[in-house]
Amino acid sequence: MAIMSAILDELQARNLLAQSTDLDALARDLSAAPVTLYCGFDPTAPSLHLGNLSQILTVRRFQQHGHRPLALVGGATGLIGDPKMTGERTLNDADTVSEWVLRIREQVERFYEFDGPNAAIVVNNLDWTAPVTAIEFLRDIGKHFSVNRMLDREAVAARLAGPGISFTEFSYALLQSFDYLELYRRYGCTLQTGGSDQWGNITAGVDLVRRAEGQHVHALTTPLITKADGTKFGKTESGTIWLDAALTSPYAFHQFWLNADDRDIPTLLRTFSFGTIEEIESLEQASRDEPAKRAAQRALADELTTLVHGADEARAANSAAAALFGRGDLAELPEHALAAALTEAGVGVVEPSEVVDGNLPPVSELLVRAGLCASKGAARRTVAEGGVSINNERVAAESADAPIPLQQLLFGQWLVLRRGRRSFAGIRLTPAE
RNA sequence: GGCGGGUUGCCCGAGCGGCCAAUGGGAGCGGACUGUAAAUCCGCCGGCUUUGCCUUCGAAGGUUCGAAUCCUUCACCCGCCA
Repeated sequence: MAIMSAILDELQARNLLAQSTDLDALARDLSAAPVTLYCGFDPTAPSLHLGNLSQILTVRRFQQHGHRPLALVGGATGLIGDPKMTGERTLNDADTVSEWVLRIREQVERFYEFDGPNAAIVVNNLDWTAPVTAIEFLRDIGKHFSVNRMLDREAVAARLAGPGISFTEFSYALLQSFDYLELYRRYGCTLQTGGSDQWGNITAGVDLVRRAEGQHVHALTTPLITKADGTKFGKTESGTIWLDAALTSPYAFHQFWLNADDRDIPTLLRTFSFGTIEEIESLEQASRDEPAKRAAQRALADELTTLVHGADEARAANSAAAALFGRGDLAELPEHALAAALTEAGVGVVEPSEVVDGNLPPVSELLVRAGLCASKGAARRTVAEGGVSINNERVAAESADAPIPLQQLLFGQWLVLRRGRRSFAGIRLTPAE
């Protein structure tokens, strides 16, 4: 089956096509004229994360091919909650959700073009959902839905077999379908994209448009990103990788990509990179030939940190990593470089009043202060296991509570703490006043 | 509504009056080996002013020299009967 549309060919080459309604019809429409498409993001947290980013970027690819994106932020759907397999969500209050809507709207705006003939538009489904009365909704929208079919949805079936489901969450699919119908009416939107877990919700919308308007619109999903080791993509030991710099520092974001498993490289490059297929294939080759160089990881880290946080932050994250992981003597780094690197990694502060007899508090305390250990007990254990370095020199196993002479400070105020192979943080002695 | 079973550390899951800060597995952390990778092996894995002390075994009371373990009440979950 030959796909006849540039954007679909590209998605195909990147393994980004999971399910679709009528791919040939979609290809015809995409080739004939610019198509208006949408992908929604619910405010279930103050920030979007990497899973959302893959969806944002898919839509961005459509825009680059001349199509018009509607970035939907779910001010209404976020108040209800898409049913999860595991159990009922806790409802967030309206103020929280509207605060998150604002923040997520700002994030989304960074990834689309808002000028030109196919300028993106940000929309909020609360705008058309809030004014509708319950009676109108049940008559005009609800009448088009068969409960029998809704029960077939995977998440709903799982919930019925297990912990049960509230009517609130059960109705979620109606709201999302209503969005598609409304966007079709308002903007002529004829394509909704999303992760393959959204297939049920998306096709419900397709059905609603057909019933209400007699029009055939499209659905397209991308595969769920799976990792070679079976763990969930987009999380680390310390939690979700957020797009908000306040929740996940650009340094941590950059490190996330740098530490990607070799086996996941093809998927990650194809999903997240805007490089050409040729460039991606050559990185994949480099990764196979000389895995230790991690050329693909570096390329991903640089490209995505630049995209999400900007070129300056990407450079800073890069040079911080180079400074901290480099083999050179830390004392030979210029102070501003050291300061910048540690600021990226995280800094714990020591007040001059805490200096006793020319000594800083012991490492066990400093590790907690810098956020590298959860408690002093944990810090002592890590030291005893030989897992801690100060200024890249290993701390002796029994020295967890030994005071640290001020002479160890670099430039009179910095200490570089490392836990394990790759966790760094700084300690800064604030100037005496 | 009646009867029975359950609620243990991040998750799963033993313990059923003192030897319990609590077996085991998973996750996580550190070390060795590496490439800031994977796999493997070893160690750690409630807190602290750490030969000891403090707080944990759904919640609150009680019995006892002593309770995760016994009793009472409450909350939630799960079976069987109606």
